[in-house]
Amino acid sequence: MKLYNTLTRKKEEFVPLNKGEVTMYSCGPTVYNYFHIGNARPFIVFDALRRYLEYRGYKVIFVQNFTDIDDKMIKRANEEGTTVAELGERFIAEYFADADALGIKRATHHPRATENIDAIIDMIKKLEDKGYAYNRDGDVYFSAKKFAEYGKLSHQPLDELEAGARIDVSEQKDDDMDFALWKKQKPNEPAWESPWGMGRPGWHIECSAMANRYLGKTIDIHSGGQDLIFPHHENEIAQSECANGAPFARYWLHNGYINIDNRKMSKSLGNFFTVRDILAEFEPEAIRFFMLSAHYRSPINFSKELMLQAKTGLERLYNCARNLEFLSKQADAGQADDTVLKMLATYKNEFIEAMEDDLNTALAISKLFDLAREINTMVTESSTAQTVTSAAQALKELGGILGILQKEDDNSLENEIEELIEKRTAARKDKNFALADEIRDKLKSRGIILEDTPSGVKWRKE
RNA sequence: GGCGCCAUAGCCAAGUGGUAAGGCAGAGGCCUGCAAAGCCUUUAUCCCCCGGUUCAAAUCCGGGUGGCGCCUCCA
Repeated sequence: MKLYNTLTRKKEEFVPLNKGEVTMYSCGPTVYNYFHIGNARPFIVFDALRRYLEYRGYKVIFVQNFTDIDDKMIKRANEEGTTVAELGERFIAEYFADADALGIKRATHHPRATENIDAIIDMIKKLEDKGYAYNRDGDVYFSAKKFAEYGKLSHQPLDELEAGARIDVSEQKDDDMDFALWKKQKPNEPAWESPWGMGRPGWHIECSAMANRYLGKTIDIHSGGQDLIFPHHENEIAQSECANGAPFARYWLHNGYINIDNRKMSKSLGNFFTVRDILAEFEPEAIRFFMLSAHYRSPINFSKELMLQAKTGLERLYNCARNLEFLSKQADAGQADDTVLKMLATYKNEFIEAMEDDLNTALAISKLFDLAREINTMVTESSTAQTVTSAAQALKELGGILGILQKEDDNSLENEIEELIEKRTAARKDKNFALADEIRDKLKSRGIILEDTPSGVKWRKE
């Protein structure tokens, strides 16, 4: 598989360090609020990558952290009159509620910063011992310039970075480029004991420490949003490589931004959407489908209208799947049709080919549409059960890589609906179309769509 | 100032040297008692503009125009 590596600015053939196994680290949320649609993109996109790698037979060890101690956490906890610990606990639970709903597979490990303070302190100590860090009265900083390769991910020359650096409130740093590894405790802030006194970790160090603890010195894939390239990921590289003396991540993947109605999402513009909000209006799979219908590195725009388009497109795929489900109930046993099997294999290969090319999910989805069209044409009432099942299986298998087409039909009202359908069928036989239409309209108003087919009546929920 | 990204039909979106995938919306047809779903046909003489390279460019190069991102804690 080819992946675009931010580090080299090239698409590269992906070869994991250890055969058959992939180690992946993705920067997770700061748990001070529900996550928003912009956060959801990397979660969904890299979940698809993980699923695909697993589909190809790799054992994927995937780590996604929770940042549960930082300035935003402290600020929010104070605003709400609660503790940072309680706040974190609450929004970690809310993260899982939304992420599970979106079909985002849980990571192998979900470490929290506050539960890895020891690893963080160890790493800072190591950096201090090696002369990369210095202590200023309980605040510990990393000397960016001591790391000769600083800037290699963002491809920024050091002096340019410096020229652009904002004026920092902290005057105790030796250099503008330096960043905090450990922050001295301020009044009423949570703090842990350390060799430098009571304090808490800086933001960047937690990812370095947790990646190291759970995945080792060198990991295969590190991913996150484009805005994390600098300084967060740049700093992670500096910390990890200086502490460990080994390359940190071999492939750096970054997803593009989401705009809302063509503008950057921000609270002040009032165009801020949490996933919780959107889930109230749209199916989780429609959100996935929307996210994956463009390439992960392209910027995308989010709007209700585009969600509606995504929803309708996904519906087309579901209609195909439902039709197969319907056919399978009445199909006769018999050998699977070779022509159909061949067709299925063709599109499966094309789908995989698309995914192999830097996770081109947009192309892959188009292959799903091609596949659905062929199935709709080739698989009919006269197909054997084996043919129908093979087709259904293909759709579900490929959809599963993207995390779509996994929904089972809800048949809870089945008996009542079937009864009405029988009544209507009888009415149609008597050419009493008025009654037949009345029943159909009645069901429609309850969200049940009827479809008359040559081999019986099919129904589905809207 | 530095480093980048993007510009393809009404909308979304692949394609990055060989003559424009796919979806949504629209139009026509087939099927249907009528629908729904599905299928077929149709919708960009052309890929922001101007030059250049080439037998050949949406795709490469140069120059514009327009939009956007990062440059210390925002996915």
